[in-house]
Amino acid sequence: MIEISNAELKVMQVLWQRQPLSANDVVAALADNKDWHEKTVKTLLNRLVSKGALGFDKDGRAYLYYPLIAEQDYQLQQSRSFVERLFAGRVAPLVAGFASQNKLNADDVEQLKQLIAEWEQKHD
Amino acid sequence: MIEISNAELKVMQVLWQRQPLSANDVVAALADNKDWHEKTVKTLLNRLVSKGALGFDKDGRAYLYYPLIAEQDYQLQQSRSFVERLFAGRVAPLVAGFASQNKLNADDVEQLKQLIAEWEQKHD
DNA sequence: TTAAATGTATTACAGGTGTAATCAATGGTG
DNA sequence: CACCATTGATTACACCTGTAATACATTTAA
Repeated sequence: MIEISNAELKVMQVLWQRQPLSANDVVAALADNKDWHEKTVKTLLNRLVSKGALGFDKDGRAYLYYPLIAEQDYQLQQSRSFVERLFAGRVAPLVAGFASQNKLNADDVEQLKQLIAEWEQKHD
Repeated sequence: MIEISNAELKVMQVLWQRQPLSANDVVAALADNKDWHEKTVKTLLNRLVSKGALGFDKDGRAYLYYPLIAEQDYQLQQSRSFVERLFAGRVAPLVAGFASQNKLNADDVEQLKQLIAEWEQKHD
């Protein structure tokens, strides 16, 4: 399993949105969000390539980077391991925590109801 | 915010279950679960004390350790930062991922329905 | 054609982490 | 009382991470 650090994740998220991008494009995309030096971003790109999370094609002497793993896959894998670690694999207690802190809004509730409806349909 | 590493978390979880415990009790409690050397567990206990996550009372020359932070607080703080990082703060997409992988069981769904009912009552 | 600029690759370096081993103090045993 | 066993404290060490700086190669501008 490829491990992506916090800082690296920011880079991946840029490339999950638009792809492929040159290093400079990524630097530009991160500029308003994170206050990183250009060199820092390039280090992160390099590490992500080493880890197999990014690939690239050459465009002259510049590289055009693109993700090798899908955001959904990554989210799912991370969610599962997080919920496993903290909640013994059960997702409901996590949601309960959000509810207890009033971190659920109408949209969330609507989506959850929808998910439940689908689940119930499948499990008649 | 106190940062607890993965390995440290295993130790905290033992002490969230039973408290206070001596170092040896913690070692014993972890024995079936993790294959750690006794010295490793003691290092983790030490680091957790340094971080302010554990306190202890002296019992002769041994220590009796106990958590200084509540499991619920930790779970909540971690859940919020996780969901923030990966899902822009929205919990529903995380649940959707579980649903899509058939990782929801009847209990989960029951609990979620309960949470939704409570939410709707409060937001009439 | 040579120097400047630019892009990637390599190196840096402190702090955290996993995983212990060694040190030092002290209480129990012969 | 002398020594050993046990307990916490200190040290070890390699790898990861955040955050760059420096080196190297190559394109381009003068």
